[in-house]
Amino acid sequence: MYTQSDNNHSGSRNLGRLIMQLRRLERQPHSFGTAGPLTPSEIHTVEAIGFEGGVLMSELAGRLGITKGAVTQLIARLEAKELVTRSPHPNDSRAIVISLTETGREANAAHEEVHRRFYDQLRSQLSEQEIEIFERCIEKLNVFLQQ
Amino acid sequence: MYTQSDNNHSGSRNLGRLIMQLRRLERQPHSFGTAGPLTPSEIHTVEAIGFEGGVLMSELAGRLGITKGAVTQLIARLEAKELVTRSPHPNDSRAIVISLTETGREANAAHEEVHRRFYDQLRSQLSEQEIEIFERCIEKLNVFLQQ
DNA sequence: GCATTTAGTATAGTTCCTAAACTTAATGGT
DNA sequence: ACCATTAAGTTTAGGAACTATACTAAATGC
Repeated sequence: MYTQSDNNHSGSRNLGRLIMQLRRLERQPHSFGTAGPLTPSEIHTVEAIGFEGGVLMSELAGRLGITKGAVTQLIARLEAKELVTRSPHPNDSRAIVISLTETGREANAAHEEVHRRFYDQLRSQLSEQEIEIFERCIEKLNVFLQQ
Repeated sequence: MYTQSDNNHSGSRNLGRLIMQLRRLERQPHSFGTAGPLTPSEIHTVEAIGFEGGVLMSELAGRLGITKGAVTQLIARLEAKELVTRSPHPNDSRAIVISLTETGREANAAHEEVHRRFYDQLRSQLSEQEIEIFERCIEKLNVFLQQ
């Protein structure tokens, strides 16, 4: 028999352990598609650009929650690895439009596939109702963390 | 009406967004207790040492999932900030026993309190059953990420 | 037209980590 | 008792991933 407080602590501890595991994962580079090994920041940037592409540098900074300067550095690395292309904006000559190359789109697809498989694996062990509740909890967490 | 595949994608996207938010959080220093601002790595190290203390450097490396060299550097910073103390091991003169100082224990308590409050806030918006399911999901995620 | 805002870059510095080469101490045969 | 091996911790060089600050150049708004 658990008390309210026991539950509380073990739940909080598990969440802490999850964060520790994510910190560990978010340090190791991985290969996606035909591109070489990509650091977590690099693949997240590719993810934030997306298949459609046509993203501005400052928009990317907003999506990733980092400064414009950091984006400049990341895009420079990704351009050197030939995963993204810079092109001038048609109306605003200050702006730069970022898009994925074919290799970049491959990497993005491979990364999405990893996520999808991971999520499927989780879903396979849960009932419809449990999945629904879990996703609602994740949404609530997102709202809490937004501020 | 959702299809299975729609659900899947939105769930996976929400999880991705959560990770993005955690990445952002895990960059900003915060103050805990009477200690000055602590970086995420520093407070996680304090957390890993714990109230009881008496942890070896290599044990700490294992708990945090980082190398011994990284721990040496972290502990040096925390010692300078007077949050931890090094003391010789009674039986093994190679080993060093790490413990929290009073300030370190205060910081740890304040950090735990933040976690507890955050978790309470989440719990207040969920039913008993939802909490139970959510915690089970977190545990499953931990198992998946373990490998 | 001129001040202000906005897009992006450059650069220096910090944090946080790894890898590799070390020192020193313990341990396990032989 | 001796020596190889293992284990605990440190050191150093370097890379990744940021921030902050100061900048250039183009757009916008009175």
